[in-house]
Amino acid sequence: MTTKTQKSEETRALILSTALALFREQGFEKTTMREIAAEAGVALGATYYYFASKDALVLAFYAQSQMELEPLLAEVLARKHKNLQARLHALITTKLEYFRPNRSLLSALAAHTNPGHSLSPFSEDSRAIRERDIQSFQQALDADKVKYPADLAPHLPAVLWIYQMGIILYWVYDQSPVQRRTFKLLEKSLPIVTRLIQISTLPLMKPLRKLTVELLETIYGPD
Amino acid sequence: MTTKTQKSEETRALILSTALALFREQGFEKTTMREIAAEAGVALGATYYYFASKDALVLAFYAQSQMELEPLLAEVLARKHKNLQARLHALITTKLEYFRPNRSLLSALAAHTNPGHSLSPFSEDSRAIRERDIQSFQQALDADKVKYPADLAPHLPAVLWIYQMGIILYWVYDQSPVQRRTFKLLEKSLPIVTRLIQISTLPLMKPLRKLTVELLETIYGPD
DNA sequence: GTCTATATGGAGATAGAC
DNA sequence: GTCTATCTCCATATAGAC
Repeated sequence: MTTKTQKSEETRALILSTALALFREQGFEKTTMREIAAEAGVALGATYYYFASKDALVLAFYAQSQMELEPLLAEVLARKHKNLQARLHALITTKLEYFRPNRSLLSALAAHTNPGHSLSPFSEDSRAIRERDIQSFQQALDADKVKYPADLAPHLPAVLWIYQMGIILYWVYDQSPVQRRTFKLLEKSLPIVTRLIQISTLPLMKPLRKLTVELLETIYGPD
Repeated sequence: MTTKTQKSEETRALILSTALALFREQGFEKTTMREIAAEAGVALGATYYYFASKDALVLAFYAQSQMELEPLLAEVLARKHKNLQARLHALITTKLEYFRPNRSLLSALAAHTNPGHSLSPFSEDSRAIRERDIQSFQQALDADKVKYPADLAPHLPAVLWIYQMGIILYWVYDQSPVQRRTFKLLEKSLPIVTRLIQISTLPLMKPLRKLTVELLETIYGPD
């Protein structure tokens, strides 16, 4: 790494951290690229030299968060947990705790459902992050002695990830004090999710499970 | 209605129809307020006099659509259908058919998850439209001789509405030819939805249903 | 390769004409 | 009340300095 590259790396980091600080203080929408540049002491163009757009700053934050979160989540999963429900609870609350200071910034991410928009959690640009995130659910499932039905099992990590995204979406816009409602929602919904997974193994549920697997293959499979 | 008010009404209608035509031709994002004004032969300010923002044009479209759709949906529901699944299928496909010419415009609506954003299907601004829309699901349920569990029944219209919103969201971004995937998704998911409602009446399912009702009350109930 | 100065074109706001 | 002309501020683009 030459001096030049290092200086560059520093400028980039400075711009990113300045931007994140401003986003935290004033929210994403209210913060302008001009402000970020001024606060970081560079010209507006410099900001665009390092980040192609305002959105790219959020994507950089998302990527950085995922990197920082992974060891945290691994550690949490390494602890003794009673069952899948407990592991999922730990996983999700750890994530919410981590994102709390930047909750408003997350709304810039959660706000986009369009898979064609780079900030969407379903976009091509965020694919790598998404796949790593889904892996953490794979781990939570793997820690179980229980065997899940062979047809359903491969889809479960993605299904749980979607469930998590729903919780995060609710949390982002939750106006109740310290987002109490979200945690209530989590307490109420998590048992349902794990219970549904449990009963999906019952012979009685075979037809419904088959339909569900077909549905999942329609969504995730090739055209 | 004075001449003045009538002239005003005409200008408003002209601006709205011009905007919708341009949105259809070029998409929402690519169309500028300046273009709309020029095409309609008025000054930019006139557009803002009638519509507070570009988003307001979409909201007006949404409101107009709901008004036009209601008699269509009532007619469709009045037909003989085998069961709930058939009625829901008719309801949703009718809606998709109606919106097809403006599919890209719908993405401007579906794109917002933020309940604080007026264009969000969950916003205060779209509440009236949403409530009328939910009513159509109430009707689809009421046409059934079957009795749904008393604790779950009051929530079913809103639940089905959310399901519909998921389908529409998928449809809006569906890149497959004539949105084939969405219809496949509908065929696969509708039986699951109705089957789940069916089995929710089983005594075996009582605990799970109770959890679900509590969850729904957390979401829709007061703080 | 890094970065500055300056330009472009758009959303929305507003003073005031009629 | 309706509408025009004009203004402000912003995201993003780019020519070219170093």
